[in-house]
Amino acid sequence: MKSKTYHHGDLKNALIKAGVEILAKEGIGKLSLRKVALKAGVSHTAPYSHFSDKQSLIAAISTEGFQRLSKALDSAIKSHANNPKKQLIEGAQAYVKFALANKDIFKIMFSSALEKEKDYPAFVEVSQKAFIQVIDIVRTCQEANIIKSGEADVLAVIIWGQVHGIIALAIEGQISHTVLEKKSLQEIVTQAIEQAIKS
Amino acid sequence: MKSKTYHHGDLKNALIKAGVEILAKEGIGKLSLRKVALKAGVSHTAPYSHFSDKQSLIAAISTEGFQRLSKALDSAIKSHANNPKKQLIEGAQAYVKFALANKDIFKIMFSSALEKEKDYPAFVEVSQKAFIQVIDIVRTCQEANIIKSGEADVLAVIIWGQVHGIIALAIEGQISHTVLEKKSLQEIVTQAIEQAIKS
DNA sequence: ACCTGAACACCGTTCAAGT
DNA sequence: ACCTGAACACCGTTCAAGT
Repeated sequence: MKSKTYHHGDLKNALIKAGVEILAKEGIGKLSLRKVALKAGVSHTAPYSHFSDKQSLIAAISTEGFQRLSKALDSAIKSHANNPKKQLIEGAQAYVKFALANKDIFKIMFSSALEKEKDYPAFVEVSQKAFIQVIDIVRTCQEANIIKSGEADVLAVIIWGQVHGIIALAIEGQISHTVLEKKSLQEIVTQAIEQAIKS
Repeated sequence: MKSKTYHHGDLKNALIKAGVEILAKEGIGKLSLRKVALKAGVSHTAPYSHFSDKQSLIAAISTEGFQRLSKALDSAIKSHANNPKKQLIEGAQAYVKFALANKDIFKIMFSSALEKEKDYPAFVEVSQKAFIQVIDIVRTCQEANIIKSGEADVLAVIIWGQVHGIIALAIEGQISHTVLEKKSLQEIVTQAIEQAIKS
């Protein structure tokens, strides 16, 4: 797809790509600017031509993560255009699937920029986009009388938080084996959502 | 309360205490073994007499965090001995309160040991204890017919996950201002739980 | 405009040595 | 048993210099 014209050329994206790979293969603790530079075949100070500091590279990687997540949500929404309930359940499944397939990206997405989040407009934009997608699903469900009426954004936070929390606990290994032997993460999340729908 | 007999004596606890303070004052990014040692007034290699590596110190700090959280949950449970619904709601409030008052400890509790979690028995024990407290509240609510019957541990994961997720998103700054202007975190969490109770 | 190399401060960890 | 100091590898960041 992409022309490999870096070394000279598309270094910025090469660095992000290298970062994503290190995250996937070696985990969050091994991600360093120097290693990313090495992997891209440039000197260890070259990244500073494209990112002001390590935080800035992390912001770019997180942004990439949110883009993928947003795409997965979008695909779930479009695959079930006339079935709000299915949109909600499959959207949540897509969220679970993304998190489990990209554990370290998922972690960095929800644990880095923090206060300085606002310093990275691209990050803010795409993370808000994901949230809006969730709100839209909730709103559609409300219109279809599947979810009780009320402020959609507050309900969206509650539903999103529910899905997010179960996954976060699972990824950190906080959910006991005895529970996971009974039900898979996917099943637990689905059960949680069906409970939210019923009321 | 504690006799200040470290320098020589209770260095292990002094290091944990120093770590907690750095976490509270300077945040997760500034926590280093060398700084902890400096703060405790010992050489930068002294910690290795008590902790095998940085992970091990972090495990001890996390354990301390879970002890505090567990204590807060216990207090909420005991304050409302004959009112299961109140136990559930106040337990969740205690969770929120703890997280907001100890943001960086909360973060480190849910983002460090990971795979190697099992290497730290004290950590495993106290984190499981907290989970059991949640299960017990759920079970009590079931007996009082406030929560639908079913496997208490699975339901506990769902409820715990819900509370945890909303807080985690909030701490990472992922919840938009427009939502937080309408409702406080405390209110959102309460609304979430009441929704779970109703069904 | 983009990249390199030397330099500095800081970190985790090991090891031989001190008490 | 507990602690120190020197040493090593690795890291983020700055800066003067090269193309």
